[in-house]
Amino acid sequence: MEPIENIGEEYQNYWETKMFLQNEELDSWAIDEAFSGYYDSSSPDGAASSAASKNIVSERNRRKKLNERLFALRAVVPNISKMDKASIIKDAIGYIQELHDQEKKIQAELLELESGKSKKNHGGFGVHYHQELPVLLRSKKKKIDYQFCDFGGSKISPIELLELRVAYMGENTLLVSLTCNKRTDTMVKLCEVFESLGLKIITANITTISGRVLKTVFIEVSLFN
Amino acid sequence: MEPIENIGEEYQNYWETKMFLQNEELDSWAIDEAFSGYYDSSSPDGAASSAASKNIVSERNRRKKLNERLFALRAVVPNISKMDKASIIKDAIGYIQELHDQEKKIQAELLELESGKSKKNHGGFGVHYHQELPVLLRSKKKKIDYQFCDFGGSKISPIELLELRVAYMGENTLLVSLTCNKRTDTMVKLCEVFESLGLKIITANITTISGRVLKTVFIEVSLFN
DNA sequence: CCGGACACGTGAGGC
DNA sequence: TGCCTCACGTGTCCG
Repeated sequence: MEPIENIGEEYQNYWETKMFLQNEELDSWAIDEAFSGYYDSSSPDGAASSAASKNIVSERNRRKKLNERLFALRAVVPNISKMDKASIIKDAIGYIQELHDQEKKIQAELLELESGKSKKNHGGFGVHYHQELPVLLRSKKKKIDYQFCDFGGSKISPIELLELRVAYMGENTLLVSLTCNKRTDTMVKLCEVFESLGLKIITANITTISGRVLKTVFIEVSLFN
Repeated sequence: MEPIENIGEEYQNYWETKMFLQNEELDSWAIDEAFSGYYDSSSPDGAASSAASKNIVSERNRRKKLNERLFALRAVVPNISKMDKASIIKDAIGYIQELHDQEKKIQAELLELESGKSKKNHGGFGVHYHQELPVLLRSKKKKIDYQFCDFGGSKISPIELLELRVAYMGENTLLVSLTCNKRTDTMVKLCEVFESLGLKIITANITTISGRVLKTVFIEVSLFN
């Protein structure tokens, strides 16, 4: 009468605490030996019983492993609603999808802000920015339109332009000068916008004075683009 | 003789394809009715059989739901090694941890780069940057140390300083001047670093010349901090 | 032939 | 009480 885990009786705790109780090696091997002859197998010798018990313990270990994995899955997922197996998997799915959305958004932001330098200007990657400066070359009367373009990809406090001047200096050199109100990350966003355009910047100058940010950029342009 | 799924016979496909086959509503309800009296229950009337069959079909639906959830979990996790249940959960755990690491890194980057403007300088938020400039006031011989500090939180092409000068101009004004090689996003990262410090910048100037980036910042400091 | 993986039915406990 | 969840043993298939 070893302390084998009693089968078919009580000992039916909640499965999580049972996991802890199952930590010791479950050697309940004599139990099905006691239950042998229960369904009248073909050969009631010891070999068949051993094989059956092997299968039993193997299956038990498989279940134990699967439960441990599920427990570990529950550990890495926050905001678990219930302790059910199905709920654990459901919450894990929702959490992964949530992380997927977050990653997609962040990737999109980073791609908008930091990219634009891989290929030159083959017109297939940027979303907002690369539609602006090529327009700058055609007309100067559309200044007021740029007030509404969402400068700065971050959704927090978009940059609002106060002034924008574009002048052709000759010798494939373009002068872009703009001013805007200084608020948080204004200089960062301006630099991001200009660096994301992948332009050939000859020299750039950005300065802040009395609550304003003034940026002056000399750009090398090729007239046949 | 409806096309009920035969039980206890073959029809033991791999569990994924079985899931597809189980898409139709499994109405295999008469099967255990056929198997009733198999274990000789206490009362072989129709009521007990109905209750037992209810339990059977309920348990079957529970298993089906759990398998569907596991299947859905497999769908949202990329790079699945094997189709095993345990492997699916294991890969999901690894994937969630991977996403956790990514999110932690990105959150740390964003907190380092974009923050620093909420509170002034109460010394509890930044990690690297705000340990630099206060040291700047004490000694000027530690210039060489700043070569190794990881300027620019992004792991791609960290900024390497070529020169860093700090001078006290009098009247609570500090002049910081630095040069570094111009590579991708150098200006962006420099602006990020300086803006993340939450300093009182009087005027700032950043320019690029011959592959170098030169930045000059006038900072208002209070000598009693 | 055997170990691994699965679905199944069943009994038991919890709410 | 009934419903839900779980672990268990068993049969079966596959590599």
